[in-house]
Amino acid sequence: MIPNAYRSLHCNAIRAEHIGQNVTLAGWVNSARDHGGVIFVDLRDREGLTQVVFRPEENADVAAKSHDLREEDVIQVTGRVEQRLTGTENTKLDTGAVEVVVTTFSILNKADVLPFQLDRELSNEDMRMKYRYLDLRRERMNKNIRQRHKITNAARNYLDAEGFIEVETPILSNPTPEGARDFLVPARLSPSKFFALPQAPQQYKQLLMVAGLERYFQIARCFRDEDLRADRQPEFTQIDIEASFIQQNDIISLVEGLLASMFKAGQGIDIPLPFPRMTYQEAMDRFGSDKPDTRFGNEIVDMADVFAKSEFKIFRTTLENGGVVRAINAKGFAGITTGQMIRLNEIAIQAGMKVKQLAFIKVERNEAGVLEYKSPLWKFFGEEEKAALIAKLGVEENDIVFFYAGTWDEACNILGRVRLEIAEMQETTKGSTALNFLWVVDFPLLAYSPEDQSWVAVHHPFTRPKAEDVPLLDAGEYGKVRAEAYDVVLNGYELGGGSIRIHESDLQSKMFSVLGVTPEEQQIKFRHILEAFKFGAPPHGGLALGLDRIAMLVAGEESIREVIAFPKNNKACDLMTDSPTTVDFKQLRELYVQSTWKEKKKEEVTASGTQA
RNA sequence: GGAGCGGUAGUUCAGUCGGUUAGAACGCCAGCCUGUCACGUUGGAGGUCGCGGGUUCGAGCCCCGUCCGCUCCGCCA
Repeated sequence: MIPNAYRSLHCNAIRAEHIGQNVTLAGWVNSARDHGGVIFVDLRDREGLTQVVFRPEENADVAAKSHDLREEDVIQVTGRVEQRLTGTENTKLDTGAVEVVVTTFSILNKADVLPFQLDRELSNEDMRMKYRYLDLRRERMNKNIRQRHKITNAARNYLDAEGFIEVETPILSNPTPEGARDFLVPARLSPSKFFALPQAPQQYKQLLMVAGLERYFQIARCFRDEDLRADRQPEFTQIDIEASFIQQNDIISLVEGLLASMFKAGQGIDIPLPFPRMTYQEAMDRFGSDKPDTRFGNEIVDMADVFAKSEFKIFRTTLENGGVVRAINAKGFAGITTGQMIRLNEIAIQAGMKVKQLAFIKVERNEAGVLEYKSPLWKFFGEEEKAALIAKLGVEENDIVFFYAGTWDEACNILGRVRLEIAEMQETTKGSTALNFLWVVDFPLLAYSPEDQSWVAVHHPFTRPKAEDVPLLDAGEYGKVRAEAYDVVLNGYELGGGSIRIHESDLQSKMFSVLGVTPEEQQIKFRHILEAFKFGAPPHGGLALGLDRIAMLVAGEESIREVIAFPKNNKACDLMTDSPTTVDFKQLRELYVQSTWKEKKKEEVTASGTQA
């Protein structure tokens, strides 16, 4: 760091070679150890700690004044670097061989007692959020924020080196008909009209391809007005990428290199490339999820061949009616508690299980030393079935097998969820440093939404159908059409996703029609895209990475709030600034906006019965 | 919209079966202490047990309601 008016060195810079020199440091009092005579202060700045010593024999006035120092006071000290007395070196500090004997110092700003101690973890999240600036002063948070900068910087450098150009796209843009709920902004100069904050720069980046930019990226803030989670905030950051004259493999290689550069910058590790790839179908079949956590096994196994001719009627008829019978062997989990079993069944029901309990087989050795298969259904199986089942699932002592019979969708959902919960219960990934990257490819283009009674885009409406599946699209077999879409997954988290896009106006228009957007609506909402594609749009595609999630995983954190300087809480509020807030009537009047919200009054609720 | 967990000193937590004056650690304040580094040591202050109601002779503990925080489901193209 360049010396400046307040300091000649930072607090992690002084070494043995500085002994004898005069230095000036500035920072916070990390701790003050007052021995009545001599006083030690660990002076902290963002780079580290230096021990400074106040000695009465050096300067009695200065030493006397130092008795008043309290933690987190901001001070500036000038003194002489000395070697520490033999035996008092501190090997825990980079600067632990030396100390600064203070000749003069000044208190730049006295600190009140903090609402919490910075050297201890605190669990009270509202307190952390209310005093976020203090929370961020703690070493762990400080490290997270700086690490995030490093990986963002690495991403910029990598993309720049690959010829990508960073372009800012509008924050004030149009509402999107599909997808998440929009944040709306009233447009004062166009009364009764609204902007929306972008959920993603999707259309703009495609139009930049039509503009001939060829390679675009943006560290883009995106906004979605949906409920929050540990890995979801209403505003979040994407590394948004789009390129022309590229195909899926090009994007995949590019993004693998990009992620490698980010993990190198953040963790100093080299992640092995290329990442494994898996089709959507395989991911669902084996893991019941389109973002499988492959750090552990317990995969879903199809049991159709074992039970096709089973005496056990439920399994056989399910198969005969086109359903599936699938199982998970939870290795070593026969010791499952009653409470855990109840919990698993609750999760299965929540995931759509039609029956009350998952069928299971628990394998334990009894007192006589004989293996016992404890199960409500074991007695229904024939000897051949039992042998085939044991062989196929690799069943051993202390395993417990869970079955589900029903539709393919149900089996994926239920067993996928159960698989994750079992891993949670067994603490399978606790303390793991594994980084299991993979690509999930060949996503379906469309999915039927029973709620809307229409087909919806699985990725988004600009996604290109696979060329060989276009006949299926023409034939109206929408559920069978695969997309040129891909997701990159790490340890069960979706890091990002993208697709090759439609670049032909007529195909795009057809896609909108399939999604139930009438030609009139297409002209109103998407005229700019449909027109642009007529004026020489190059083939193009791209991807967006969730920067917050990547930063979270690099930092080993379990919530993206730990890598966002000023995040929102569960209810999308900022407890520090108390945002969002009410606004003046005058401000609303300028915008021609009036709230229809009314506070629910207790009297109305309770009195409604008696008044009637 | 739904489910679960939590809310006790400034902070992190304990609080047994409902029973005396609600405890500990750290922090804070004051004194002592010239080589500590989680300094030590002596003493002290600090509580609307989230809030409201109920049961009870008696509630931090049981019941009902409510608020706040977190996690998950729904939702998130």
